[in-house]
Amino acid sequence: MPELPEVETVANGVHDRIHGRRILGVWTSGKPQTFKSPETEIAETLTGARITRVHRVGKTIVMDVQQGPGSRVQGPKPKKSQFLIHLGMTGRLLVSQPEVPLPKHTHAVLSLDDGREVRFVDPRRFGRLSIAGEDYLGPGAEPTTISAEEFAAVFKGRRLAIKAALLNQSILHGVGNIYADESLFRAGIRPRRQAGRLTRAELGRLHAALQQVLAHAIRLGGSSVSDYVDADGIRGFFQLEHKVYSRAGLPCRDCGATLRKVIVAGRTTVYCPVCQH
DNA sequence: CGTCCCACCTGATTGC
DNA sequence: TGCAATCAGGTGGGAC
Repeated sequence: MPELPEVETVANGVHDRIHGRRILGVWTSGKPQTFKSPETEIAETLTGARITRVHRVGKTIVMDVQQGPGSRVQGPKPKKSQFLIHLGMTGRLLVSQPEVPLPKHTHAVLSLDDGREVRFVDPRRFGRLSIAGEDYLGPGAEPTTISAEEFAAVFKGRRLAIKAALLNQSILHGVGNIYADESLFRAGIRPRRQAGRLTRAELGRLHAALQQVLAHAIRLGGSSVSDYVDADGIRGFFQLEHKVYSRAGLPCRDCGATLRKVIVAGRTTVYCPVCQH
């Protein structure tokens, strides 16, 4: 569930539920690859800290915390840190009452001062948890706010396929397989076209299409916040009308032609041979 | 450096 | 019904 709109929805939903709370205790699973920072550092940084904000940078959820009285990390002035949560393919960040049984594949639990728990659950373990000392900005540009001029500039001279460029987080951060395919369809551009050879007009269409599809998806995701945080998953999000994603072999919703499936950048890619050039 | 490819995991679905 | 093969919304490290 982890592209920009889903991550933003999760981050906003979790922020609304837990900002201002203090973390009393931290448990971690010990599965080494889940933790990019040592588990001891995560526990020491978070235990006793207050959660000031939860937001999104690219596909990463960023939890701002501030150590104060009662935290293990003490200093002359309150120390700010960030807990970074990358959901990978199957990661979920849940806010639960402690009596709700721990789901299988739970890798971290933060116990809050109101009794609730923040739980990180990730069956496939592609997700990653870490601590950042300073403001984490991540690689790549933010697609929801980038200007058309900057957007065109980041693809200049790039010889890789435009689909691969959209997926590359060090160019733009937050775009994944669904929104790459959906924005290319809406812009009428084939996924294998070389990024650096797109015309300025095509890049203008892609910029507009990507920002529209992300904004649309964020709106839909936002409407299902209470469902997925309390229960299990993001039910309702898939109501988004995908034009091509997961529709290979089906008729194009715009022209009726059979949608084609190819592999680009190692990922399943679907496009309309008539609408996209 | 830019680009490509595959390993990293579990679980749901498809196909024989 | 059972079991193996295939596929999945992501990334980072090594090869070229």
